[in-house]
Amino acid sequence: MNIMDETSGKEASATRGAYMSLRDMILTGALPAGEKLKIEQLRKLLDTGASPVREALSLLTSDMLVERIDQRGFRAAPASTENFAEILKLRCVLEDMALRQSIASATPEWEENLVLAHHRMKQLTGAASFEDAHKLFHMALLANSSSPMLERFCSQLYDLNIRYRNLASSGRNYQKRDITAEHEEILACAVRRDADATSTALLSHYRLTGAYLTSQLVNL
Amino acid sequence: MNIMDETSGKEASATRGAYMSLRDMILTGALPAGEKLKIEQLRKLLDTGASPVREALSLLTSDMLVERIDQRGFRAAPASTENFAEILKLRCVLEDMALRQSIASATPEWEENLVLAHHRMKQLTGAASFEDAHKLFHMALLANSSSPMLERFCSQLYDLNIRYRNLASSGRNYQKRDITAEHEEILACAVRRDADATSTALLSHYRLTGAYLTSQLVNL
DNA sequence: AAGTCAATAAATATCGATATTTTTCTAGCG
DNA sequence: CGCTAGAAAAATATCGATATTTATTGACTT
Repeated sequence: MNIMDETSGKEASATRGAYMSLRDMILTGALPAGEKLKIEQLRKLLDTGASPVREALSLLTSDMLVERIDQRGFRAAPASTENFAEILKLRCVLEDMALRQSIASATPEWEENLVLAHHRMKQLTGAASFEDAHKLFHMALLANSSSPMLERFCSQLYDLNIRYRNLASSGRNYQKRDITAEHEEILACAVRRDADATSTALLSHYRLTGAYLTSQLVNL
Repeated sequence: MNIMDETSGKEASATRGAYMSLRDMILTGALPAGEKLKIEQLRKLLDTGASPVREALSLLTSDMLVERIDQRGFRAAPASTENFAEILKLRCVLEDMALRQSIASATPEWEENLVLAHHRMKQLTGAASFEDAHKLFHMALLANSSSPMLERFCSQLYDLNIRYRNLASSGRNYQKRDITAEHEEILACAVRRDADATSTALLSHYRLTGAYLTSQLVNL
């Protein structure tokens, strides 16, 4: 479902609030992979009714963050190195596709939004807000693909990837890569409308992160 | 979510019943694309409570058959030629990928299940049961990809395609293609483990159908 | 007339209470 | 002792009623 992009804050429905909270808790690992998600328990935790919780969980099913088994409730989607490998592979294929379509029909607005997203990302240092900006930058790359479903898949997979990043980051979070430079490179290639180069840079960015994360995921 | 594969019949939960019925109604066009789906109305139609209906609709969101707008209910996913084109394109990419992975690690069981699925499909003539067998055959091709998410995507897209097939079939359903022969060809190539040939045959099968359907979809 | 605002109607969202189903526990049996 | 049947506990699923929100209508201004 992915509501993240709505005008933030505001008074939203209880379901939406529950959806956002639960989504966040699963992505950050506050609700561990595979964990049974009991309605009553979550209801108290989020201080809301059972209906919103239940509906939020149903919705999270779309994002592959929650599994539902008829008549026996919900659980946080399990995590495994195989699953992570699958996500990485799919992301590479789908983002490559979306990226190329985006560049193929590039427009000034697309380019400007991309530059803007990159700029905003550079400004932000606080972990939480950087995460959001980082996603926005990556989605801005794909935003011109004229393929809403494809973008939705990419967005879903992006989130699933973040989840693994969080699951892995229990160990020391040291990486000797220069992420900032990688982003600059991606942006530069995109602005110059070089699909091959952008794709190479982007996939390399993902694969390097993927390899690193895989090495940290021994405990799965 | 896609529960279709569960052991059929049986006493299921009300939610599951509603899910199946609504899914069917959307796929067949009984609930037209874009239509507002009012809880009360469906509740009476399915003779069940509001909660199961609501939950079923939330679940159908995963399958991209229903859209949900916070605080103003649900509607059947809209249909358009653009959307259909998108589905076709994604199917070709994803099924190609799944198929190749399937063949790359082919096993006797996979092959046997495939042959079986094909045989069953040939037996069946009744429209409804043929549809099911047809899907099972196509999914059997991909069943060995070792990539559950990929298979899920393919399954979803397959269903969305069926929906367009039904939307299009208002016109006379005449096609001068020999579908049976196309299936034989796909099966033969797969059994001989020729990934390139199978992929070519499969994608051609899809693209031919796609072109035909597109021509019928003028009224969208 | 076009536009606005309030009142009404309709629909959605949510709650609290039960009915059902699954899981856990335990005592009796082989 | 391990196993199974059945009771008790826990959790899920569902209902019916109500609170909120959105959509509609129509009178009133300019």
